[in-house]
Amino acid sequence: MTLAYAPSALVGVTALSEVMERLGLRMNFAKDEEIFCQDEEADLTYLVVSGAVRTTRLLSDGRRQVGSFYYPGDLVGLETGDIHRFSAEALSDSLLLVVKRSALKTFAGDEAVDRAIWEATRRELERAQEHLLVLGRKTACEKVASFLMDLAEREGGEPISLPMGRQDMADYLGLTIETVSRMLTQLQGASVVEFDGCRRFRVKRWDALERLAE
Amino acid sequence: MTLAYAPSALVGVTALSEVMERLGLRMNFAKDEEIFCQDEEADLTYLVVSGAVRTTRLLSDGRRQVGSFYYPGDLVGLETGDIHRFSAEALSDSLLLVVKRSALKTFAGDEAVDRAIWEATRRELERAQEHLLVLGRKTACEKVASFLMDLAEREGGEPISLPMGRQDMADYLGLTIETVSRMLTQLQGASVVEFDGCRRFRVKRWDALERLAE
DNA sequence: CTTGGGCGTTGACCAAGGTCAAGCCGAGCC
DNA sequence: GGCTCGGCTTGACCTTGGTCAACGCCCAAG
Repeated sequence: MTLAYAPSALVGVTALSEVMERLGLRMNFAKDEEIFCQDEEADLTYLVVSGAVRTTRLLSDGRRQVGSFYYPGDLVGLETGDIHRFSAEALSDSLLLVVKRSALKTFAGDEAVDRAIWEATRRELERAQEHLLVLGRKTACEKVASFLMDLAEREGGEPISLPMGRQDMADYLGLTIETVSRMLTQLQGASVVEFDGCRRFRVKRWDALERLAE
Repeated sequence: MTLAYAPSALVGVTALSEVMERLGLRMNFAKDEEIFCQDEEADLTYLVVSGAVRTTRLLSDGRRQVGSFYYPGDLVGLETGDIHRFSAEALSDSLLLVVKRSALKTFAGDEAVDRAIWEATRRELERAQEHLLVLGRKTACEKVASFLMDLAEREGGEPISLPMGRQDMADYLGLTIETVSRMLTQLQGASVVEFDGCRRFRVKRWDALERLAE
């Protein structure tokens, strides 16, 4: 699967990407393979080259929250201090560039690298805060609609592909798969969106989708 | 009202606090007074000296999400790029140190200031991510219990005071005031916690509270 | 002391979304 | 083609938390 690079991500990341290309290791991960683990020490940083990644957090009884999804050009594993608060897994077979934080730190004088990391962290925070509003105050339908909007905005053109399954969407939105499925059916029934298989869709009525997403 | 300084916040902030003392303006805000506004340009940074602050985000129909609460020693207004994604208001009469970002930037060479801002942003991100799990996957009772735990951990000693009202708690936890109230009554009924008025409590059974918070 | 208003609590009822169970559909495999 | 398996959808029913309304409590103003 080839995903469009998110332009906003690339601007800040170019310098870092060069450094990582030089210092970093290319690593392949299979679908659902763990990239790093919740509560494990965090001394690596990852740049998604191809494929996609999700970060997840588990409650002791197995309930799961997906923190975020990462596409090519995105940095994963910044979101932490010394210990990862989330696990990360590949959504599909993925290629990542991996570099030790300590190696990056020797470039700390390099302002471009600093700024790139800073920018990536700031973006991460913004996305988390947007996500708070969705989880705290939106209805199931609004959650699903704003999720589809997000995806559509990230990818340039249609059709838009879903690199994640229903369970991942549900755990991202704080819902169950059944509810996600029902809302998708409902959005299709209202001709807001049209699915071609369950991993690919196009937006039929942008205004309606926008309004439903609140 | 006097709140305990959060030690972890002060460590990173001391250097910044000195700089802000020198460059910054002392400003008083009355209870519920707006400090900055959602969608307004962000060129100031704020350090809470006394009192407390909440950040909020509004949906067009008036639904509200509280992003976070800030106590003395905490930095407010970092959470953004150029535009504030949240508004901030004083929970009670508060004193803040205010400094222009541009003024701070002239200190960018000063590593201690840089690090302090970086640390504060990282902490902000961690709290947001913790909050995601609470909003997405916890029950009403667990939400309230973990909120009380958080407060108890932030303040050193008992009794613990709630600088915010029920509506603020509800909007922070993605609940209604009625549900918050019911859960508090329930926690008291189970002798997990004991209220003295509605703005002050002590924990009677830490183990139970911890278990309920998941 | 009395009054009134704001905030918090409680109760009865309701609905959004969760649970459980069955069925469907497409992809890989014989 | 026919089978099987896993992921998705659908339906019936139930639970959690929301809604609406009444009431209580505390404090400030008169």
